[in-house]
This record gives sequence, structure tokens and C-alpha cells, in this order.
Amino acid sequence: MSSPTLQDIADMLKLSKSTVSRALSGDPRVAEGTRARVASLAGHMGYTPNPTARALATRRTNTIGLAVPWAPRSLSDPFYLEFLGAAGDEAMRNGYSLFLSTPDGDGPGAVRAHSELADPRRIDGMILTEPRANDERISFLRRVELPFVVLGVASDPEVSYITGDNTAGARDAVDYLISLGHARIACITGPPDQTASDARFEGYRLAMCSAGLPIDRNIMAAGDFTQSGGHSAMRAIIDSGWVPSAVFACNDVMALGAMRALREAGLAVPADVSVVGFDGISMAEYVDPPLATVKQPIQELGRTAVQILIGRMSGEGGPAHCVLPVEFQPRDSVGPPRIGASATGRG
Amino acid sequence: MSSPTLQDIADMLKLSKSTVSRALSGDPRVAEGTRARVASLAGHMGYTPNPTARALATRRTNTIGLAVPWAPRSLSDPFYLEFLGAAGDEAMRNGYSLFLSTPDGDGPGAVRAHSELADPRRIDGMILTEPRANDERISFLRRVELPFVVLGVASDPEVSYITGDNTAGARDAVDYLISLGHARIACITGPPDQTASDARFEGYRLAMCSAGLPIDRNIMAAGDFTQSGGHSAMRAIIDSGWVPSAVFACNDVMALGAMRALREAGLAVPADVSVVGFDGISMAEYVDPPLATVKQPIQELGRTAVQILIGRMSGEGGPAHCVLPVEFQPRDSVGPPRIGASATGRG
DNA sequence: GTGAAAGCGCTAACAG
DNA sequence: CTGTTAGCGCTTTCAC
Repeated sequence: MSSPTLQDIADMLKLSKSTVSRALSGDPRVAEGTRARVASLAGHMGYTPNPTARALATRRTNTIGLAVPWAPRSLSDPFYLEFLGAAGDEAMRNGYSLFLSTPDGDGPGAVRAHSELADPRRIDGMILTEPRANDERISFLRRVELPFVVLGVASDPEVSYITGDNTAGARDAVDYLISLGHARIACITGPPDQTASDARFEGYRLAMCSAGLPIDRNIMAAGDFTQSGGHSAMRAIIDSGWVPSAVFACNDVMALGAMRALREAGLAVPADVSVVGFDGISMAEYVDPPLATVKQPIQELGRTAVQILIGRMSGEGGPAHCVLPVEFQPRDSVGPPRIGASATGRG
Repeated sequence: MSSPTLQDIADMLKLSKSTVSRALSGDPRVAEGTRARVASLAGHMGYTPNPTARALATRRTNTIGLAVPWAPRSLSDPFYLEFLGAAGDEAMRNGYSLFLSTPDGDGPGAVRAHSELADPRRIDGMILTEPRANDERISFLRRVELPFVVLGVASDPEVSYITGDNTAGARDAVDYLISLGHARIACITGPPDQTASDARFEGYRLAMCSAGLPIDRNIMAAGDFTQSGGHSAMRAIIDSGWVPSAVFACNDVMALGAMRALREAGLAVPADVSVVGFDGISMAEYVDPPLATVKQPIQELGRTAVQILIGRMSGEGGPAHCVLPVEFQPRDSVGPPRIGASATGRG
């Protein structure tokens, strides 16, 4: 009926709980014969330690928390599912389970939900996604002394993080557009203060400046990392009347939204406007035209996040700052600007 | 430093643990004054019960497990992230946390990972996604007597489930194609034995049969619910030489893969071939042309799954079988068949 | 109304 | 090498 306990095994073998516990945990002090008998019986009975009891005794839960962004009815970014899957895989492989937090929006409710999950008595460490510039969740984690790693960058050098090389990737992408002759290149950013968004914008800015191109407020718009956000942002740019010859969106789903807005405005991609995204979600390859994007090693980000966290939890070494290379992947959504269009930009 | 315990509060108030515990849990036997003092102190100290200790004592973890499908480097279906978010929301709202299982593939490893998570000492109940016809995970859950609900349908009437009306939705979609004059309608199914895939195929079959249209093996292909699966499946159909005038894919991501295969073959959507998907992921609206799809109430599926599970966990009532209505949403990826093409079908 | 005590299943000193 | 004894922090009889 109920699962067998250590005591059950001890009783049957006329041993003490302690010995059984030691035998099972491979303590070198127990006799080989005893160990074998215990192991065998445990196996036959299908014994498996009660995780809760173990957690209470050891003060370790073997569980890591993952905070994925979740704004109601808006976010469904494949990037996170893939990240989550890879992280879950790696966690399991190391004997950890994944605990999930899905804050509803950005309000105080989110913080409450977060602090509820980020309880050191519940999880051993945490992966935080979509950090903001001065994220209160980070100060919270530090206050309760819970090991954590953020997916993104953190200004505080004490904070471990893992990220794709956002700035370099964005810069590569925009450099490529420029090399094709584009000059009026729009940028659709993510939510303000979101570090990934900021870093990608910085790459855009660097590329533009290096080429001596002006950064015009009319061809910039803030999205929110969702399709509809990308759609509205592109719409706003178009409505401003000064249509760009290319647009760099700070993530793939916004790029898809932007492509739709362009189509609706009767503009062809890439003939009239080239579009580039960021992330490398697998879907990007399947839309029409296939979306050029900066490919992040999503799986590796997930795996490494867990590995870094495990390092931090074991207390060895200092904070890790890991920046994985990303790769710009040209696809049919980009092409040279229309003749004459490139001239417009320089004014 | 460390979180305050019940004992700490008891000591400060010169009470016993029991009384404090009772006061906090609203036991009617404690004096009003005592209750107030306890509540106040607990509030100031930021006391919050240790979930692990509570779980050990009550044998309830207030945690529900969620098994999302995860085949390495293949799956990134936005459907699941949205489902997961909604389920997580509803769980939190009811005082439950979400535990995640991400089985790696279909092999024995998946079952091991699953049974590791599906431990009644770890979670109070579980949501199982992508059930197969004779899913061994289901028998496992029944054996360990863990309450659960499946996202999909289960043949066993004792098993609770929640699902969109797959058959009706698929039928509506295919009926619509037929009403436009399509006769050669291909079908790209999901993994064999996957219940959702089977039910959707059944809707396709019903629509075809009712219209007196033949179901040709040449215009059917098995995908695996991934983009690339949809792509290969469409490719196989095209290569068979007998190109359909419309194709019904059993989920949206396969539909996107199929659209790409069609483009690569020089076939226009919907001019040459109409395409319909299933799920209603938000991305479907943003591709070109916007993908007609059978819209599932994803959020509601997630919420209701949790509600049903909570019902089951509290032991009240029998198994719940919930089928939510879905709605076919025509979009520009479907259109009338080319003149003459519809005739070919009836042969 | 409140307290004392036992116990959830496990680990971890401390003895022998 | 193995057993005994304490807890981990909470709930829950059973007394008073």
C-alpha cells in the first residue's frame, strides 16, 4: 500500500535504521555483506527514500526553482519552452527536480508569488529569467541567501549569470544589414529596463554609430517581446511616415509581429523592408520568408544555467559570468535595400 | 538569519507550539486574544510555515506535478508554454506549486524520470499531457494511487480528463474545406497512438466520409507534432506525385512546417493548396498567410485541468470528463481550390 | 483554552 | 562495523 520506509527494511533485516541508511548511501563503514543484503532487499521492496523526510533532515531539497516570465494571455515564446526543457533535462540528470514559478504579470502579485517560491526551505537554488535593471527579485534572493543564476546579465558582479552575447549578436546582424547598403534601419526593442533588450539595443546602436548612421527616434519603438507588441511597434513606425529599409527586432516573436504589420501595410519582405529577429526559435525557419535571426544556443543556455547553479549551490568558487557566443543567421527575410532607399537615410 | 519557527514564536509568547500552530491555522478553540497576539507576532517576524516539515507531518505537499512532453532538440510548441502558464497560475491561486517533469524522449528513461516525479510523497496530484493509447504512465499513476488528470482523452472511464473537442474541431475545419469545393484533402497526423492526434484524424475521416470523399493513403502522412515533422510529411505527400488541394495538419506547428514544404515545392498557399492547423497558438495569426486553425481555449484548458485535479485530490465526486468546445477560425491560408482541381478528387 | 508528547521518515552525531 | 539517541519543524491526539 504505502511505500516502504527505512524502518521496514531495518526490521526485516534485524538492523537499525542508521545502518540501513548508511548501507544505502554507500557509507564505507558498513560490511560488504550487510550492504549487499540491504541493497537487495531494498531493491525487491522497491524502496525509495522519502524526499520530504530527507529534505527536512538534511535541509537540502534537491530541487531548483525556475521563474519563467508569464504575463497573462500574452506570452507564449517558444524560446522559454526550449530553455525550460533543456534546463529540466540537465537538472534531472544531476538529481534535481524543477520547481516552477509563473508570476502573473509585473505587479506586487508577481513578487508575492516569487517570494513564495523562492523559499530556501523549498528549493536549493533558482534560475531567474528576464531580469530587469534593478530587479527586486534579485535583492530578495540575496537577502534570503538563496543561490541563484540569472538568464541575462546582472550589473552586480556578485551575481552569477548566463547569457547569449546579445550585444555582439545584435551588432553582427545590424552590421550585415549595413553591409547590404541599408541605412535607415529601425529597431524594435523589448520592455524597457529588460537587460537582454537593452544589450541588444546597444549592439544596434554600436553598429549604427560605427557606420556613421543616425539613430532616429522615429524608427525606434518599444515592444514587449510579444507578437502583438512587435506588431504595434512596427505599425507605429510605419505610421510615423518615414518607412525604414530594414528593421531589427530584439526577439523573434516581435519580428514575426513586425512582418505581419509590414504585410498589412502593403510592404514586401525583404523587397521593401528587410527584417531580422533574435533568438533563433525553430519556428523562425518555417515562416515565409524564413526569418533571419541571431541564433542563440538555447539548449546550451539551459544546460549551463543549471550547471552554474549547481556550482553555486555547492558553494565552490565565486560567481560565474558566462556569455555564450551567438551566431547571426542570414535568411530570406533580408535582402538589399531598394535602389535609392539607402540614400534617404544619410539625409 | 534562518527563518523563524513555530517554536520561536511559542517561546517569545510563553505558549506551546501546539497553541501557536492552532492559532495560525484558525482553530476555533484558541482564545481570541491569544490568536491576535500570535498572529501579530508571526506577522512581524515574517513567519511562514516550513513547507517541508508541514508536508512530512500532513502527508500533503500542496504541489502538483506537470508532465510536459519533451523530446530533445525537437519540441518547442508554444501550446505547452501557454498551457503551462495558465495551469501554473491557477495552481498558485489555489495554494499549490507546480513541479515539472520533462522526460527525455520516449524510452525507458522517460518512464524512469516520470516515476521519479510521480511520487505521492512528493506531489499530491499530477497533470499528464500527450497521453498515448495504452499509456503505461497511466497505469503507473493508478497503481500508486496518485490523483491525476490527463490533457487529452483516456479510454478508461475511471480516468479524469480534459480536452478540446478534437473530433468536432477537425470535422468543422475539414467540412469548411469541403464546402469551398475541396475534394483532395490531405491529412498530416501526429504521432501514432497519440490520442489527440487520433481524435483529430477521426474528425477528418468523418468529414470526408460524410461528403463521400475517398481517404487516400497517398495524401496522408504521419508527422510528430513538430515543424520538421510537418515539413517532411508534406514533402512525402508532394513527392508521392498526387498533390492535394488542401491539407489539414493535426497541429499548428506541423501546419507551419507543411507550409514551408509547399513553398519549397513552388506551391502557393492558398492559391495552389489550402492549409489548416489545429491549436490556435498565437503565432498562427502572424505568419504569412495567417494560418487558419481550430482554436483551442488553451488558457481554459490549463485552468480547468488544475480545477479538475483539485477536485480529484479532495476525493469528492467521481472522475471528470471535460470536453471544451473549440472553434474553427478561417484565415487566409485557406481559399477555394483551383478550378478543375476539385474534380480530380472524385475521380 | 492550553500544554505535553508522540510521530511523520530520514540523517547525523556519539557511543560502543 | 553497528546501534542509540537526537533532532529537522510541523500537526495531532490526548490530557488537563
